[in-house]
Amino acid sequence: MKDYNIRDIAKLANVGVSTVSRVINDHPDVKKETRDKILSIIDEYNYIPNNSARNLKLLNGNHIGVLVRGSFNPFFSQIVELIEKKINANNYSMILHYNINDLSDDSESIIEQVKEKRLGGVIYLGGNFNNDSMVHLKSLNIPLVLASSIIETDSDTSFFSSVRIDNVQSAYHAVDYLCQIGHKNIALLSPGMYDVKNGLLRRRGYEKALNDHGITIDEKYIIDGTYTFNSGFEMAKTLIESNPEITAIFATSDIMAVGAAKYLLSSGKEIPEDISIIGFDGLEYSQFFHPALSTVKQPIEAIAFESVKLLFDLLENPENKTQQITLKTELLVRDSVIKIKEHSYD
Amino acid sequence: MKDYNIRDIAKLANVGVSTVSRVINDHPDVKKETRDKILSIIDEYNYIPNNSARNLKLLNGNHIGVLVRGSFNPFFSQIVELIEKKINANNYSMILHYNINDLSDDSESIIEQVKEKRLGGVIYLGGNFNNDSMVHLKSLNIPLVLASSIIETDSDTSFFSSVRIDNVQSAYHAVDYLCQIGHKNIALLSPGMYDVKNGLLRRRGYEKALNDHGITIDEKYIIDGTYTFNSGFEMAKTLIESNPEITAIFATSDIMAVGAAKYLLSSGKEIPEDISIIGFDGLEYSQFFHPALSTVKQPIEAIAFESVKLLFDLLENPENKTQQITLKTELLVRDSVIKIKEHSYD
DNA sequence: CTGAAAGCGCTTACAG
DNA sequence: CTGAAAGCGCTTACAG
Repeated sequence: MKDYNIRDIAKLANVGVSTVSRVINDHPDVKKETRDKILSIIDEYNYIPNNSARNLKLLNGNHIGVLVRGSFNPFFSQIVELIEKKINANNYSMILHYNINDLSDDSESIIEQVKEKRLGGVIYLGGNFNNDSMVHLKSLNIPLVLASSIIETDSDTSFFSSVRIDNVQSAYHAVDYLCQIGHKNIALLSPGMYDVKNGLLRRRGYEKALNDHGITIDEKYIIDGTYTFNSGFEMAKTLIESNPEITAIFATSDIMAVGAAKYLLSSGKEIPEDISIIGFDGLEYSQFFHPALSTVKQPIEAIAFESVKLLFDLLENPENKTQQITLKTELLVRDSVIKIKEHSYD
Repeated sequence: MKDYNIRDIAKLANVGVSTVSRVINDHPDVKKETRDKILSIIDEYNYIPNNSARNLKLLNGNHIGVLVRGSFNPFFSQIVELIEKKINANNYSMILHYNINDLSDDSESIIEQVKEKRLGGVIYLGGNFNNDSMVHLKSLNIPLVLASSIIETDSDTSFFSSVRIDNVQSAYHAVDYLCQIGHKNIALLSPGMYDVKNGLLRRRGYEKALNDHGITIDEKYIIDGTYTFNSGFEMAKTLIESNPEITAIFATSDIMAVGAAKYLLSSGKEIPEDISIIGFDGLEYSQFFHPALSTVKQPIEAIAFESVKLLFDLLENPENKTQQITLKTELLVRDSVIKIKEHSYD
């Protein structure tokens, strides 16, 4: 069955295409009778305008693209929900797109979406931007905010704003805290190739904290995995079985932390009495685990808020300078950590 | 800065537009030199074809739309990941779209996406389809599979296939089990308006099980909430504080179950010694809670598998009949349930 | 208030 | 192997 197009509808209604178009787009100057007639025909024939054709003509949508690297990351999900509210409050609408395909380049995908959807601006969550790929982004010439993205330190920041956290400092904070309450044998659950850069930065924070407390870094306390419950479980198992002297674990994600905690509890250990644990991200369910897991909370609200703010800054006044913002994380100390007992000192 | 279009590139390369188009689309019959030259120009000027224009011409994409009702539901997320793999294995690609806007009609959104993206078929996850809105879907004339959707019982199933679970039976199974191991005072955590239909069906299963065991249904053991940790927590609190005789809780989602379990543990109760608990969905983290929570596992893999299978059935042979499939859920008994002790009988 | 016509950026027979 | 031209379905000055 052939689809009806605007010409068919015009013919059926005995009017010109332009009039139909005006009705579709809610333009004011159409006689009520004409409008009603067209509307009823549209309804009767179940006509839906072809958006591709529409986009082709409509130069600027007031659409903001929110592009997310990776599939279903609860951390980003929360940010997206917050961002959408703010975008809508500004009378724009959000076009959400997940970049699931591992192969796709982050810059490429921005360009593609901008061209296809005629986006007025883009907020990109996550991803990896090296200087080579950024060149193409620059020529896009569109308000762009990168949030929680990996960006090379020497990149040309003249054409995008960014929001990030200090990964080194955040990890340092958690591990420093563990050291302060007497822990010395502290394990690190690190992401492997899956998130190399962030993993490296958080590891640096871990090492720095140990150093500052005069604790020697021991490679056997450091293990690579992925951001999954199971990986957390297995990493903890491997680590604890061969290094029973470990008294604390710092996991670079809450998901890993939950998996690790589950292993500990199932193997008869107590949290925090036997082993303290701190995760990363501040996901809601870390709080609903029992005992509630301590975590380095990423400032989700602020990330969302600042991203939108920076974007509209650029959007409303193209003369404005881009800004690179670093937000603070917060160490949430909950029920999964405890000061180490004197007799545990080795 | 003006974007380059295909004509600009053609001019720059001293060729016709058609040749550029051929290169972009990897058509074979272009001389290597010509191709290389065009490719280098494309690269140099950072040209990206406009997808809207492309879609306008390309009649059928081999794209399958996977549309998801609601925002970030971990249950659907898993299904989507599985579906994507299978779609790709069939040499189609998936276009994922979340229908976040509460106001949007499920049928409308399918139609819109099909027209805009020229989808070859659609799998819709969740949502609510009444007979009125379905009329429009019928005239779309496209392979369509509704998975885990609410559909009126008397709807015309001639133009779509569907995959669902038996909500009544699934809930019955869980509650019947609790009765069999001696529980009598069983609470129900039900979704409120947020998911009325499924809530009603699961409640029916709950009531049927109690009836079959000669247990009187007590309205004060039934409470409405939403699918959130917090709601689960609060519902359990309200319920247990005023009805301490409750020995088991059936939650209509794992998220609620985790929240409820957290309340119980934090208030000093033991699971399952004091209170047994069963959730619904089979989400991964129900297993990583401690104790591991029992749950009614939805057949995620089968839902994904069957959805894709039904779709390609329709796609590859339009003469094929549509099918309505009901899949079995599985009660996973884990560490959160226990047989009630004799002395607890009232 | 309305319509004919141009054009958005692409693809694809068709003709060479 | 390549190019000129038609056309995909829409919007929007422009002219009435």
